[in-house]
Amino acid sequence: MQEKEISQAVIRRMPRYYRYLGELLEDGVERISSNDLSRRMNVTASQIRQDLNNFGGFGQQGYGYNVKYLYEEIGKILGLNQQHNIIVIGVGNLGQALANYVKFEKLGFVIIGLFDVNPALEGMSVRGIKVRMLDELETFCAEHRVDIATLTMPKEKADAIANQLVDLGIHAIWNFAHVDLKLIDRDVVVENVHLSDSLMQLSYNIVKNRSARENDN
Amino acid sequence: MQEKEISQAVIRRMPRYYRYLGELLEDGVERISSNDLSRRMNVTASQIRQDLNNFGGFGQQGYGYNVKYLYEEIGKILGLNQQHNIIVIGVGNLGQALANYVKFEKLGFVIIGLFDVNPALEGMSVRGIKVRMLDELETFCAEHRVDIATLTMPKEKADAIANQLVDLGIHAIWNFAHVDLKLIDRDVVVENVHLSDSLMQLSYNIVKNRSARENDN
DNA sequence: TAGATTGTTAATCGATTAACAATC
DNA sequence: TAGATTGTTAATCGATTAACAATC
Repeated sequence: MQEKEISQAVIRRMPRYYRYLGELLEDGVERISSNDLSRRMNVTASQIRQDLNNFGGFGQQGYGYNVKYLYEEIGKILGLNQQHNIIVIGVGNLGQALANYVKFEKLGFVIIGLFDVNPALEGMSVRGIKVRMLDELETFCAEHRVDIATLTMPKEKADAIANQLVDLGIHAIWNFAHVDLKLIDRDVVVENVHLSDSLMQLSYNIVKNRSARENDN
Repeated sequence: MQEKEISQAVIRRMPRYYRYLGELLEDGVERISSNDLSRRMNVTASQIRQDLNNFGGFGQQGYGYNVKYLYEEIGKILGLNQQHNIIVIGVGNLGQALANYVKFEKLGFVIIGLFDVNPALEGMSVRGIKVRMLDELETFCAEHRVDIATLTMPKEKADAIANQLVDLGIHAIWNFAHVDLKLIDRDVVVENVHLSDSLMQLSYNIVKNRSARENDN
């Protein structure tokens, strides 16, 4: 039974709802209407109701949404009710930064392994997580459930390792390498974080904003 | 004279074109048709031509696009023909990782200052860039042109510092703090990198993919 | 019950794709 | 010239917004 596909545009907005609801929850707010939330989040109330109704009716007419309930439901939708074991391939600065980022654990994302090819890193630990050499990857994957592999190594090696990871049974890649992974006909979901792309988009907007400012004078 | 607004959807795709053209250039490819490029990039040729024609006609009928020329033109569109001076506020793991990331410099993004509130970091340097205490920010901004401020500090402090930065004349923020900055009526462009949002989107797709796989059996 | 607010259908808007005349 | 491929207009598709009946 094929459920209707929900667009990634909607999915991209869900973590933001989750964040705002989490804040409301912390502030002790019990209920919220789509209208109230829309004002806080700077989106239309209509969009909020449409988005949520992709997943079912979480609200109640005349009342609005129960903050705690909605927060938990969105958490479930996003898969935050289960633990995701993560390994990081490439223990450079970024890899270490991610390994040190404890906030992820609260969301259920737990880093269980760090891998690199650099022998100088062997024996080192980051936040209690041992750095292993890449040739131990196969054994490690056999012995542990790995849900997500994070790629923070140079882009030249990314394709080969990504394919190896899929061979080892990993179905999700969080890719920080600055390439589009070539994973042809492979059963894997990929989420890209391209920091320089983000910087370039910012740069475009800087130039545009700057010339708008100059035209104002 | 108001030029027609180009949608952020288009802008988001430009860095990717830039990347592919850079690769073609490295491979010594001289010309490319929208059709060839579309096959490589997995987008429609129509979209490529539409996107590019937002900025002008870079191609030639019967020939296609000159790779080098188009690469450079997109670079200009993205503002990569000028230097962007960056400061980083928050020299934790992520801040240090960004400071160490030399690739940005090739694109014209140069980190010129690092700031933190932690006295333990005072006197430290990352890749030759001195870590300064946050109270030196005002003097620093008076003495240097700062184009972009990167926020890699805890989210609690982000709003206050962001507003201070705008007061000091900064018009662009690259925000890694996990909040939507409250910058009401301020002349500033913001680019958010919300790593946990990205992870949650991945997580959603993992769960979806997993259940699709199970249904196949 | 009256007022509030959802869930959902319909209308609008914008983005993507298709088609083709222009032209190299 | 004939073939190729752009630039651009028109058609389609999808996403967002508006409207309102259902209902708490």
